[in-house]
Amino acid sequence: MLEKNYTPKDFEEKIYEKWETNGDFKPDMSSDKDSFCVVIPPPNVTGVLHMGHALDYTLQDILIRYNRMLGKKVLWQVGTDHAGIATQMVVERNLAKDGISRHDLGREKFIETVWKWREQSGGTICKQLRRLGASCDWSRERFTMDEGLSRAVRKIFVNLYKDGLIYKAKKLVNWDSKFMTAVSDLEVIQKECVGKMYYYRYPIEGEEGKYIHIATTRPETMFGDTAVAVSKDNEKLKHLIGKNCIIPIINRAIPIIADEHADPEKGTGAVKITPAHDFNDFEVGKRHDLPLINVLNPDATLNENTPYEGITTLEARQKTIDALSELGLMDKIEDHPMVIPYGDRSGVIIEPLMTDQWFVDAPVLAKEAIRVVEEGEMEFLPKTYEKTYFEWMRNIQPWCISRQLWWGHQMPIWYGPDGHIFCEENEELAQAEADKFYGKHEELTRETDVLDTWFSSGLWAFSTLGWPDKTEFLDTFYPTSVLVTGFDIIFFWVARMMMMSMYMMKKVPFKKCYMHGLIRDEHGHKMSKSKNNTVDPIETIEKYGADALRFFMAAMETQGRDINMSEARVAGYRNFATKLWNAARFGEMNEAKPVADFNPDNVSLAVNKWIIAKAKEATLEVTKNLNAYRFSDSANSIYQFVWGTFCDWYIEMIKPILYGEDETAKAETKATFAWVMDRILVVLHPFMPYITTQLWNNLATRDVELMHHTWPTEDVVDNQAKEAIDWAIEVITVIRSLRAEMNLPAGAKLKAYIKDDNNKIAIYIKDFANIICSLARLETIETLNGEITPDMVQTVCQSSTILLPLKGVVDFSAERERLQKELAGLDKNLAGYASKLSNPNFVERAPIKVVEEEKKRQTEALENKAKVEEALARIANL
RNA sequence: GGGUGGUUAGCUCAGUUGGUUAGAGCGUUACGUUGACAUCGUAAAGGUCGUUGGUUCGAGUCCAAUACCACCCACCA
Repeated sequence: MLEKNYTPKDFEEKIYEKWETNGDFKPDMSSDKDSFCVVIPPPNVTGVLHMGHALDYTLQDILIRYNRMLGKKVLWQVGTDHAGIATQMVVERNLAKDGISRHDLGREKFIETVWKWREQSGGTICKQLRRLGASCDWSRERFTMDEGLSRAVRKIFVNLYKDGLIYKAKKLVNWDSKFMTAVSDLEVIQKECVGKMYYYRYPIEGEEGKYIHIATTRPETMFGDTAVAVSKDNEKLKHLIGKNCIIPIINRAIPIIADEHADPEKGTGAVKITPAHDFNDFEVGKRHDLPLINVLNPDATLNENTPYEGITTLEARQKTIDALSELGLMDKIEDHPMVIPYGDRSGVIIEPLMTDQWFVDAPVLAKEAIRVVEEGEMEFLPKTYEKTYFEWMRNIQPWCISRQLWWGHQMPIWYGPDGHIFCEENEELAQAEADKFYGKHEELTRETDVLDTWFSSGLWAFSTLGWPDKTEFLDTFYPTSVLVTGFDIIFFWVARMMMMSMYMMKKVPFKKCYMHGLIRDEHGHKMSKSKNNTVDPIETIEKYGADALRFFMAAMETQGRDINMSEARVAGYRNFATKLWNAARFGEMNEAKPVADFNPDNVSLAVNKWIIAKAKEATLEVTKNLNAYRFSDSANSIYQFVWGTFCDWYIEMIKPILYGEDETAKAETKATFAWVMDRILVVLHPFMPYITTQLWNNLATRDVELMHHTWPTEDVVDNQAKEAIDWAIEVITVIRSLRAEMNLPAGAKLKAYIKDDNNKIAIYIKDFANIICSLARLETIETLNGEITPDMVQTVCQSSTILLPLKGVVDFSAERERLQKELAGLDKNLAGYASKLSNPNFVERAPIKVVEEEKKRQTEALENKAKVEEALARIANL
């Protein structure tokens, strides 16, 4: 017996546990069908589940469960990411609570601490993922830092290095002064703000009282200036080219050079060049062979090359301005809108800094990654993301992969005493190479830098399947089927996976890439902790059940759009689950049990034929939409069928049968009910795995777990079977409307008549009198024999006239008004039809089918108009 | 500066190749008889589909321009 109330908390976790212990999520390697594989976008090991995850994983689980039911070999490869900076940050913060810094521990101890910490709390997100119902194969869970994946990282690194695609270079890089590491371009957030533009002047060397005026947003970097640039086309200033000017305060002479970088229209037309601290200036410096003077320490304080050693850039800026003012060289300070780069994790200002770093030659790797998308080997869904991808890939810059962190993959690089580089997969190999190279044994030191987190996640699609070993899983599941992820990591992750996979595997990592949007709050604002508008998915699940949240995600997911979170809507889908629960209880109470040899194509009652046709139709809709990755359409198809068709109509229509005397009809109806209920559970299962499983197991003894049940693909919809009941539904609806409009008491049992010359209708009336009477609250309904009398309220339904005799209760003036309204509506439509049909262009150019339709509508409306006019005439004088 | 997406009912959103009277959920109003369900049922109100032009027999849907919103990318002193 099912409980009276639907309480998801009572069974969701139990069901999941059972699935997992039974190994239900493992791929059926014996299947002779295709393979289907999704690799999960690995959540940060430090993470907790947020709504974005809930969306991402729900969509994947729907696809996974659907394909599993199609009988394929299905693998959802799960795992977590070591998330270099993010994790190091969290652990450092924890240590800081005890007043310990990572330097107190030293590298080795610190890394140990991180591993320990990961063991304690790294499982949180995986537990939460289970709560959501994600059917991933936990027996294959991987971690980007585990031994196998680390081996993959080292191997591909060595390959890239030996192919010349990884190199070391001293370059200007984005420097994060909090974590004291380089970061990639993508990890820099440009924020708009109003800053200051400082105008001051440098004296011209040897020309008393002459100056060159410059404008800058960063006066404190002037100690690193090695030139001032002026455009050769700048009529006012070009005479200064070739002269020297003096940097005040430190009194160092620098040349005034000609360079197109200096736009005569901007600032003062003269721009100070600080090659070591600005990406533009660096290029200028290269063109003119200017020296680089670094003025910053790694912690973003000024260094010994300045008069302000040890103080921060902001403090130094003020001191510089003060000093310039004292010298009488300040001209003015203006507000200036500008963008300032911040570290996405650290939140501190990013400084361009000259350092030794390692780079991946992304422009070379991008070529293949672009080609396979151009040629359709990998397809973005929605397609618009292709453009974003191409745009970025075609303008890609070398990827800085070295990080001066401790937590991460230490690069497989060893240096000889003379700095010679040995890149091998392990120390023994490197040593052997070195011994060969030097002809004797030399001590090697290993590069301390670790790799950008995204380097290892870039290998995720094949490293998790066993690469570099040749494994059955790699053979079976690579290339994977589809990647489902948010557009926010298209560059970070998708692009890198494409490049790494094409380089190493020569095959795309996934055949399709489905990109979804962000989850926002209910008014469309981005969720963030600082705005305090986040919604915790686990809390939502506790309150409404995982199925409700999942269905919400599916129903709201339309391609290319963000989703606004709405608790009311989640509650609505919980109500949907309740509705289904109660429908199942209804079946249970009426002993509607699945019948083993039931043949849905062999039922005789019209309602049963009808619901079976509708169920098959809904199944086809869901299937079609899932195949097209149209999540909301597929969810809505099944929702509409369950609530709007099965519960609202079918259940109501079969009550007279179930409570009646006809045992044959009863038996067939019960069997049909059970068949449809099973069908619902099957088709709804990918969306709502818990409630469907719970009902599946409680309604009957089953041979097969619902999640392994075969998805119906052989349906043929009997369209004729739909027609009769669809007609009855329309009649019922019209009568209900009429009753409400006439304010007839709900309890009043009425007689109704239908006037129609069509024989088929006469048969329908006889066949469905029971159903119509029961649902429209009538005493009887029959064909009208004889004349329409003035005490009958009339309305039209398709070709029929429907009549309700209301002896003595008809308010004729109200009735006239109602009929007039009906008439006005008809006239409006008729005007539309007439104008179209009288237009020769329409009649000649529109397809015949459309014209015919229009004519039919016109004829019908004219007939109905006549009927309404008759009715009006009948009561004209009453 | 470049690019992308959005603008449809009070709110949040669907609307697949242009073709009935533009749909749903929530909210609102009225009424609730019945032995699955008040986490419910029935009925109803509510929209000149951002604006302006164009293409077409026909435009929410295609094209152009424009306004506003959101996001992404970009080295502008």
